[in-house]
Amino acid sequence: MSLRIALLGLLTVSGPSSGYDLTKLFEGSINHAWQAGHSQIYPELNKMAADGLVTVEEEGPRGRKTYAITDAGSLELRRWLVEKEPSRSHRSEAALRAFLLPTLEPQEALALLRAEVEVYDAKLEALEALWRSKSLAEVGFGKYALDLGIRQIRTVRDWAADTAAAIESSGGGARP
Amino acid sequence: MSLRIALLGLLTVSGPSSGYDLTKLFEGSINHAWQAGHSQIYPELNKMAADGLVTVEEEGPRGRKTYAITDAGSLELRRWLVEKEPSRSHRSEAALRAFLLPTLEPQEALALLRAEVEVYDAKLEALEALWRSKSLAEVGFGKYALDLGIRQIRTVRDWAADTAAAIESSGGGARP
DNA sequence: CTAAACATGTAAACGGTTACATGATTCG
DNA sequence: CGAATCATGTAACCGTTTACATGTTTAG
Repeated sequence: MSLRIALLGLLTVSGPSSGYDLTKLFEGSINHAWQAGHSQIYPELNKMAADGLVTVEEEGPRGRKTYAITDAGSLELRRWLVEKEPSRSHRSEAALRAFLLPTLEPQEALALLRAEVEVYDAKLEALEALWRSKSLAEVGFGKYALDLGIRQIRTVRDWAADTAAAIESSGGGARP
Repeated sequence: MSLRIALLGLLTVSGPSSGYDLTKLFEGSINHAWQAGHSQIYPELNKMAADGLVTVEEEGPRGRKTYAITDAGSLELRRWLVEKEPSRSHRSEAALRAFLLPTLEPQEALALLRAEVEVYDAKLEALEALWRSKSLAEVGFGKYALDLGIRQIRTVRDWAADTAAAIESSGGGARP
């Protein structure tokens, strides 16, 4: 159900858009929160139109169909946000790897953690540049999600750095 | 593929176990990193046995089958951890909600955020109690994952609190 | 003319969730 | 004896990923 909600949100903020537009918007904005490719988006838009949540506003060149959100769609989005109990379960490979770390030799675990720190440092820099580059007004929509995304990446980065330090100081370092 | 890896990890640390045991272990340990029910675990164990990653060590009462990890299984786990490039994409409803927050009226957004802060506070307390209750030795396995889990929840909590404060101070508060 | 970008779709396979289904053993 | 717990499985459904498939328009 959440793909539908994400699409309703994008249509609310960006105005009438085609499936193609929405696929690009997905990549460029909501991507760190939710992922979907065009093969999922096109059929979903058709179903949403059948359910009356969006309408085909106009048909352009190359079979382009521009969808607009309906009142029923806006209501659905609002209901989901306000009334639906959020699902807080999350599945992350980072956490699974954290769990499995003690099955490795300390030196191997250290190497993995250090590599992760580097990757997350790079990600952090990219997101922080994005934060700085857009004027606050331009970010607007997506601002809260970007803030959360940056904080979450920093959290994993710091955890990896601290855990590496802890393993190192407890005998995982270089052998004499 | 990750369910398979999680099961290999549990078998490594807890020793030979039945599907039933593994289902319980899943709930009690790895649950905040990955979820799986018995209906997923039993067929997977059968497939893993067919692939030679685990063996049925003994058959007990009530049809109980005790599985043990094989050398091939250990190798598979190690390979996954060391050689496989981690997937860093994550899907969280919290992030999607953060993204959609600006489609609501400030007062509604505030109410949602405040409710979230309370829920995450409660979760934090539960996990921190778990952290304190187990001796470090007893936690052992799962220690790193628990640490990461606590940090991640604290991050979301703090984001929600800060965002609520920001919305409040910019006109979302009580009307005069 | 040709390559890139625009634009939409379908199908197979996979993984996860929920519900259904069954039966054995232990404890009070 | 009855309830709780132990113990294993299957089937239907849904959402996601990957691959296949097709055709148009624009820019160089």
